[in-house]
Amino acid sequence: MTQPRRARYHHGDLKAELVRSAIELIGERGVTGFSMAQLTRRLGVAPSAPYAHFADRDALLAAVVVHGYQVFHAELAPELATVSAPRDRIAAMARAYVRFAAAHDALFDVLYHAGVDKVAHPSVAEAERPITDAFAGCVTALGGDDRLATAVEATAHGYAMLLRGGDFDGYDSAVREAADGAARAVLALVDGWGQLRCR
Amino acid sequence: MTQPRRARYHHGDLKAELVRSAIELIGERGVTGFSMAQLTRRLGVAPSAPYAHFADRDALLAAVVVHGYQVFHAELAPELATVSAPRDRIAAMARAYVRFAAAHDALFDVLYHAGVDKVAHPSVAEAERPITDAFAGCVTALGGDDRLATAVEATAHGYAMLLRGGDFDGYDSAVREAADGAARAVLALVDGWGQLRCR
DNA sequence: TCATTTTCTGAACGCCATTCAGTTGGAGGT
DNA sequence: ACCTCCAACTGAATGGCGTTCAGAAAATGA
Repeated sequence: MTQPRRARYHHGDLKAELVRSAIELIGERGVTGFSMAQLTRRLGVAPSAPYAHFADRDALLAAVVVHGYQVFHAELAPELATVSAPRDRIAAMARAYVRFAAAHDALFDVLYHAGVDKVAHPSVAEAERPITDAFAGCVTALGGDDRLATAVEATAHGYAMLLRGGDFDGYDSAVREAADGAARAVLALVDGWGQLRCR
Repeated sequence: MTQPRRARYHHGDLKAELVRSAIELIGERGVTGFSMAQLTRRLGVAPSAPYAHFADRDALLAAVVVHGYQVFHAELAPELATVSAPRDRIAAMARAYVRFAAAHDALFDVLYHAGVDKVAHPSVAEAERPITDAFAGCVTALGGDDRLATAVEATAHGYAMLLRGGDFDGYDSAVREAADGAARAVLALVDGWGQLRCR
């Protein structure tokens, strides 16, 4: 047996494993409960080991966020692939958004509530783009403009937040209710948007 | 001169001043930059002084959140008072929501991103209610139900988040753009909601 | 006046992020 | 095969943090 990790001084790929293990820890104890010290303890390395790969805690969290957006996009894409009608795609997108927030609650918190700075870490802004683009793609397929795409994304996001904040009753039905609400809301938004005369 | 604070051992009203000063500090350095130690240093009391009034840091933050919601409601109310038509009230509400998030950015973060638990601190849930009620009031005046009220609130909230996340270009026009977008979006939502047949 | 209770002090404790001087071991040249 | 270099890691230290606790000080109220 090769005993791939742990015992070796030069640890296969500590950088990647730090991110992987950080996500694991955050999933268990939440963002606020996460600490560098616990992370290094879990990996069996010195507390200073991460600093060879990341400037500080925030930089590591930024890497987690980048990974999180990749997962997010990877889950969004197949849900969209099964739907062809543009209107239905928008509804599916809103549902998927809410479901992701529910399924990966702690990770979702890192993405949006951990205060990771997009300008300090441009990779974060880059990783976020595919999601924004997916919304824009659905909306423009229906003849909507960027402003409507923003509105749709804001609405989906708002539902995800309300769900995370516990504003829906019942813990099992809450996700379904929020997803249904988000889907209905974005459709209403799309329908109402055009026939509005606004400045 | 009475030298009201600071020199006395029994400090006029330390509890209230802790909250006031915490809001001040959070406004200066953000939620993540806030610490109990700085707070007590600024007030010139021992590091352990707050624990006579609050169980822990979270309990103090919960008090800040309660105060924040009161300020939020106090700013929302007069904006609504000048508008009578139900449709216009909803738009005004959305604008006010976004403007509050922009004007009190750090405080807004505490309200929604600091992870203060509503169930652990019921006063927070209570303080939040007037805002939810205000949305519900506007929506029901138009004949909408609770689900539409939720949709409207989610949309306004989503715009506030996107604004705080820096997703609008230009730093001066961003607030205006977000407020306009939110207003337009909630109106579209209200208009589109009814004429949808959904389940 | 005196006992009681609240409010605050001062000195601890353990945990945290981060730094730094040094050690390790793999990679590339000779 | 050896040596040199460099990135990766260690181990010990620093200073800040939240929190606890025994006790002093002041307000309360009898």
